[in-house]
Amino acid sequence: MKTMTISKAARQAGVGVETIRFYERKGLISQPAKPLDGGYRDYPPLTVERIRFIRQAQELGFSLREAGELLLLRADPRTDAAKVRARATAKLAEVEDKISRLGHMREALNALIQACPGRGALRQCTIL
Amino acid sequence: MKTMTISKAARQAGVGVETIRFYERKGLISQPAKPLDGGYRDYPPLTVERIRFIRQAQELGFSLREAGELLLLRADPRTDAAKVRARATAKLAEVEDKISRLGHMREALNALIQACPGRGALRQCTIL
DNA sequence: CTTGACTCCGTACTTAGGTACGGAATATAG
DNA sequence: CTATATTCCGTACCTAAGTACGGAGTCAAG
Repeated sequence: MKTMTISKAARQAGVGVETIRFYERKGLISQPAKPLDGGYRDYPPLTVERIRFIRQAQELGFSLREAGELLLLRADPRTDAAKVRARATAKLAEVEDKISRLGHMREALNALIQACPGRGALRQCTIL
Repeated sequence: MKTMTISKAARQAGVGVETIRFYERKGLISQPAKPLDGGYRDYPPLTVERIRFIRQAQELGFSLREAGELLLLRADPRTDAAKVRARATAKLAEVEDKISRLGHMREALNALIQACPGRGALRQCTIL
């Protein structure tokens, strides 16, 4: 199979090449080994998946650090399953809180749209 | 009524004094006029509300600029109601998208928690 | 076998969102 | 009235998350 170069990986993940290198420096993804016979690094599909996941998490209001924590929720033979479970539960609570508050914001926006006539007189079209 | 100084406003809004000044510089909130007879500025309750709203929006993944746009969804006699409505509708779509993706993340976390025994053997406790 | 595109790597620069500092003015408690 | 805390304002500094740059190596097409 042909090697997945960094620019292909970047394109597939929807980020720039420099962003991948930046994530490597931050330890969010591991840098593939350089082929012993020289040449370019080969990026595995899993790395692309991780990057996509990181972007998702960011758009949902998690920092890179937190995205990393979410990614750490995987079985490392060294880690106790109970610990993973606890972290997952904590993150779940965060996520549910965000969902609930976004729900309020959605209601506020809906109310605003109702109160705001499509055209004509100006009303109290306010979100606060 | 006693004047609401900047530090009281900050405390009520749950931010630092410097953050308020920063928001003023950015035009997210307006700086109350300095009393003509000298003394300190008096912060109205609405400003505190705006700051709280901004923080909410931020935690939900909106940038300061976007938070400002959300706050602009208010009837300015100069603005056409249809325009406000259109912007509100666009923001609503963003919010619903966030909710939906957080929903997926919640499911993923739930699945992870189920798959991850409270104690004992390590399984594939992975989020990807 | 050269030319153009891409990789690799280190370092520097940028933007967003604050946070800290310092000196002068003002307010408040005792 | 004085000591202490705040305000006010400008400027400087900080962290997170990239983004750009420059020079050397590599690869692929013609």
